Amino acid sequence: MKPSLVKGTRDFGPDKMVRRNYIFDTIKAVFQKFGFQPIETPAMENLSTLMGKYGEEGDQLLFKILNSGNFSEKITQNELDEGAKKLTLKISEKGLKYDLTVPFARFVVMNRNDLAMPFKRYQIQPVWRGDRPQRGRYREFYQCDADVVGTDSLVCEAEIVLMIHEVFKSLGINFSLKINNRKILTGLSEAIGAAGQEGNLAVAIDKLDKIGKEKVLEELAEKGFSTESLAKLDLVFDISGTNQAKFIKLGELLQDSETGKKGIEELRAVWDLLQSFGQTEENIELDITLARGLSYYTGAIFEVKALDVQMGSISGGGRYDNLTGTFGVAGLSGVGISFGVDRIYDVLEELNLFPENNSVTTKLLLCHFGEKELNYTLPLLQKARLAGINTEVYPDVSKIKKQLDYADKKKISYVCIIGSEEMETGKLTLKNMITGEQEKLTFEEVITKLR
RNA sequence: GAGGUUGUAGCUCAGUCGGUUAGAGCAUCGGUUUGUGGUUCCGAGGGUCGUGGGUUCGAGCCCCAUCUUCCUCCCCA
Repeated sequence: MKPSLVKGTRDFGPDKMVRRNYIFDTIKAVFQKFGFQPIETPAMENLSTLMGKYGEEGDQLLFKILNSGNFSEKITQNELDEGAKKLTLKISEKGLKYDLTVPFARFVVMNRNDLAMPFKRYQIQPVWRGDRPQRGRYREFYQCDADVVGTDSLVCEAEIVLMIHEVFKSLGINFSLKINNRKILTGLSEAIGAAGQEGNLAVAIDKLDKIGKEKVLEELAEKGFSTESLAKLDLVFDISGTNQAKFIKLGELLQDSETGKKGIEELRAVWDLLQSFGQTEENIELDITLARGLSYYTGAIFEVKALDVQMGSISGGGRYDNLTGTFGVAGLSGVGISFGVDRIYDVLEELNLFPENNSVTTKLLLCHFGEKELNYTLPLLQKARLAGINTEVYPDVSKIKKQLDYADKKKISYVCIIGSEEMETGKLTLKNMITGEQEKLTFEEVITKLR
């Protein structure tokens, strides 16, 4: 049988894991510094928890798990004839989680009496989507989420901006952070005389930088927007200049929309808070064309793109006012951010930004010439480990060439060679595998040198 | 879900117009005066040419199906 991987999934060897852990550790350290606490939720959720939260397409992309046992036992011919959609619900009641936010909402509802509110949690776990794989898109990938629920304070929005800065600065990635507010998009649809159409407006407007102004207007015309609306929208696209200048122009355009004004007010407050934090706004841009697909956002929305490289967004998030509502608890507002580790990995690799030091390896290998010498190394092995040195012994009796090959391949920086002469004198041969230099030392001297 | 693309040794890839026994480099393993890798030299093993059908005297090469890879659209991290 020929082994193979499931479509859209990957193995990670030791060298890749060192790099992935570097990203995880960096993000985790920032989350913890800002007071977020870790949780985990199961890989599987009930389909009733997941279905209907991600739109119709999301339901399709969900991986569904076949019921255990004889799942077909109670299926009637009639039900078979009804087609896949209805049949699925009869033979599958669980699915792999699609993101971390919905399971988190479920978690909050189920544990709300025990949580310190506002609750700040972070969560680093794989999620699964039955999407067609391509560059920067996988069927199994990790998300690193941090969310605050139980407060609508805009301090949380500002802190998310600070965390984004700290994470990408630590990783050495040049980025651009785009911020918008769903209320502004709602106000916009009102201002151009297309109230209630913000859904279509958002989807089309989101593609502005990709397909250009003309195509966006074309798409909206097809969706039934009037020529008059589109003419007004055209003016909005021309808003440019500094963030402050955009605020002023936007204020004029949306002066008749209460929701729109509220959105501007919120964003201005975030900007003021950032100033109080001493955060410069050089990487931050107010982008009124930023929409983001997920329908549950109601306030601020964020998206981060890496500069210098062609890649989708590497981070995104926003505020949602009523996420827990579908689970029976209304009035819990939350705001969060998600870092896409797999894409960040691809960016770091493409730009050669991974640090050299791969510290997770053996520092010292004990080599020997036979059974007797192997036994002689065992107490030394323990001593070295007690001294905190990552040490291993070559477990087979074999030629010294083979043992050195092993050390070389594993990038072990020192080997200690032990033969009959070394055993007699107690002076061991320590070889530096990088320079090739050798010296005769007692084992205590070896430990002092390597510690 | 729509369109395109890819598949030959563990890896990267040659393979002419359809013609005899499918090659190379790297990697692996063994040897190179019995204790020195990264860096000598010599040799060996390793392939149902993604899979299943078809055309042909003959298929790695042509046709069909299917899976897989990568890409565009859609959507997203």
